[in-house]
Amino acid sequence: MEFSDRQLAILNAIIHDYIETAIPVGSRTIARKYMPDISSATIRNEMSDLEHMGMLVQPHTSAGRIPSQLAYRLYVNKIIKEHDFEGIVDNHIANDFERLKGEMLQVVKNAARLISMNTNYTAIALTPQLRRTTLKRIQLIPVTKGLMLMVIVTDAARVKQKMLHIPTNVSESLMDELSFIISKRFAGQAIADIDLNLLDGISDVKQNNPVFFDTINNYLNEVILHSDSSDVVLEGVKCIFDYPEYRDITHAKRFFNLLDSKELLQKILTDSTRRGTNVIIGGEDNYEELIDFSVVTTCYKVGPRPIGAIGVIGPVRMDYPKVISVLEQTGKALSNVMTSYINE
Amino acid sequence: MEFSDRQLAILNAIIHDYIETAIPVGSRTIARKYMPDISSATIRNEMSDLEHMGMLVQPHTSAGRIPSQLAYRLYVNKIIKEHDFEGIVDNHIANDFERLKGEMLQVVKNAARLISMNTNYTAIALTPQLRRTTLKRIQLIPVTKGLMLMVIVTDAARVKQKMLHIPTNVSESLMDELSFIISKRFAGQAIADIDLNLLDGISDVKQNNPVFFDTINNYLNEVILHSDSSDVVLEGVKCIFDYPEYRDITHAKRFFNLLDSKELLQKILTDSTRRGTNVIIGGEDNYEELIDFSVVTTCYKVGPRPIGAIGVIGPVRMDYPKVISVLEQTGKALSNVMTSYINE
DNA sequence: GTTAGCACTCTCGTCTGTCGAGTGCTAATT
DNA sequence: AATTAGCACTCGACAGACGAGAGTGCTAAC
Repeated sequence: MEFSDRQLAILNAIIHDYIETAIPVGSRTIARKYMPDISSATIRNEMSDLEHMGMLVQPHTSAGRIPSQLAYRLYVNKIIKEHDFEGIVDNHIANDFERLKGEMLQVVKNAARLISMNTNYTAIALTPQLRRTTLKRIQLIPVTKGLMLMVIVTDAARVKQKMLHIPTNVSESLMDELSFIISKRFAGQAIADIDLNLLDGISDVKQNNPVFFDTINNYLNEVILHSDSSDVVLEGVKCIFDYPEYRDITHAKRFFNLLDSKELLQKILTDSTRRGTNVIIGGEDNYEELIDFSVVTTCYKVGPRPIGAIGVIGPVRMDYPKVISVLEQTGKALSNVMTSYINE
Repeated sequence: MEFSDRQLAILNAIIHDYIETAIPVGSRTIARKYMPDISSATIRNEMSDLEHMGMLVQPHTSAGRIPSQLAYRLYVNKIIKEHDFEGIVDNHIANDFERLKGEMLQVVKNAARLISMNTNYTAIALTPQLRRTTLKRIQLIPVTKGLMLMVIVTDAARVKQKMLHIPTNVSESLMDELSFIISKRFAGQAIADIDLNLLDGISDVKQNNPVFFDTINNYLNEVILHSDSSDVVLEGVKCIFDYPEYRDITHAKRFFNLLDSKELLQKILTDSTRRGTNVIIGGEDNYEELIDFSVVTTCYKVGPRPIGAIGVIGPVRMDYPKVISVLEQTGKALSNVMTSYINE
């Protein structure tokens, strides 16, 4: 599909105006505000053409027009291609993270809060994914007769704790011993590569206490395979009320249903962890639930390795340039903090 | 203030009807649905009296009447006095908790979810408060050169972890040693009673490595004094949309502002931990922010000792009997689970 | 003390007409 | 051939009118 320069300029003006005002924009508005040297009639003709090309939509006859999903896509692709994200990372953002160093969950939550405050949309984030990190250390701690706590420390200083049932009696010293052996054998390796069976020949726990061994082994395998929907973080949920498209309660309700079942967000964020910056406009890519919403995501890394993702969810009429830039900045700041641990 | 039996019956009928329908109720409705043997005119006279006594409010002339805050208070007081909460705990609720044993945070979250599902209001909860529990064990785990993880295990099997900076170099064996000494010295004591200075004479860490010692000591004191607003759990936020009083976006917004700044909820829940079941109706007790909302809370315990609270927030027109009963039931089930650890 | 009856009030939904913004088309202009 | 002025037409938003319905308060009768 080919557009003349003027058509592109008009399309751009319409998108800008609609993102700003949420009111369908008419030919006279464009003529007055954006291109005073051509008449509204001309613009009218161009708009008619643009509508036939599928770039504009008319809510009803004799209303202005609004950009179609396709138009947003075109717009976003151009932004992503042209925008230079290599700029300096906002120090304000970076400093804020430094302060929280060590509490990875808190750092990610704070990143989400910052994103929400800076963009005025609802921020979403995926906490560092264990299976994408490398092991620092494992520690088993007895809690009661039938319970022990397993603490997994990873290179991104992300800590995961899990309470495990132990049907048999296990001495504290055995836990300490196993903690030490596992940590020593697998430290520095990817969590995904941990296989307790490799301990054969190093330790005889598996033979002497198979139930205990299996409990730990099973949980580790679980951690390796699955990410948890509780890994999804939300911030600034109430922002949605600032946008007139959700003034109607039924729309607001749909939004909260989306956020409530975190599976979808988890999937999108997990995808983005692999793929980097990604924009889903109004239910593209078979995300039917997302009709009337747009989601922008990007990943953050430890060194060269992506381990989690951050993003924004809001109306299709979203300030994409700003959102993309805030996300990229925050992603970099986050990555810096996470990476700094590796070198310690 | 004295009421005749008939006045009380009418008041009750009005409250019931309004809780159910959210429509101001008129004299004819009462006559038709609740007391067919007296005429609407009589009821009209009684309602007029009740209004003068401050129990009813008229939104505008020629509309029905709605119960006043005072009327709800009267109603709730009677429920609390009369209702027998000693009934059996719903097994469905109890079983669900058994399954999650060990993950205290998860158990509390699940309790909140259950409450929300059973009442169709937004549930709030306070996780077990460390300063109200007794110590089982403390474990220090080195993470990187400048960071260590402190894990506190308490009798309610609540686990708290905190990443701490250590400016000086501390060996792993020193951490182990101190973990062992602290755990041994203070196990079984209330967290609030822990005072590392009591270690004088037992260990010389304080003298040999004052910075390390202070870091730990400071954090422990912090834990003892303050509860964290992140200890507040929310579930079923979207329930609010089911109630017509929040159809207007500005009301919904107020609700989300309340939930967003968790300080208020934290205060209410902390109060309830001390005081047991508590009902705040439409901004009573100087909770001005809560105008147009009601909050019902109760506590849960380990043995005889209350350590946290659960509750519900919703419209003033709330189904108090149901909410109170669900909360009491869930509170008991929660207490049972928590208490079962003590005896292990 | 209770109730029937009536005048009155207020909300809500429907209908109507007007206004303004916007469109599409045609003919004139450049 | 492209642009523009002009005009008829469409539609939503808004305001005012109006009746229906629900409710009240008061009075007089039971």
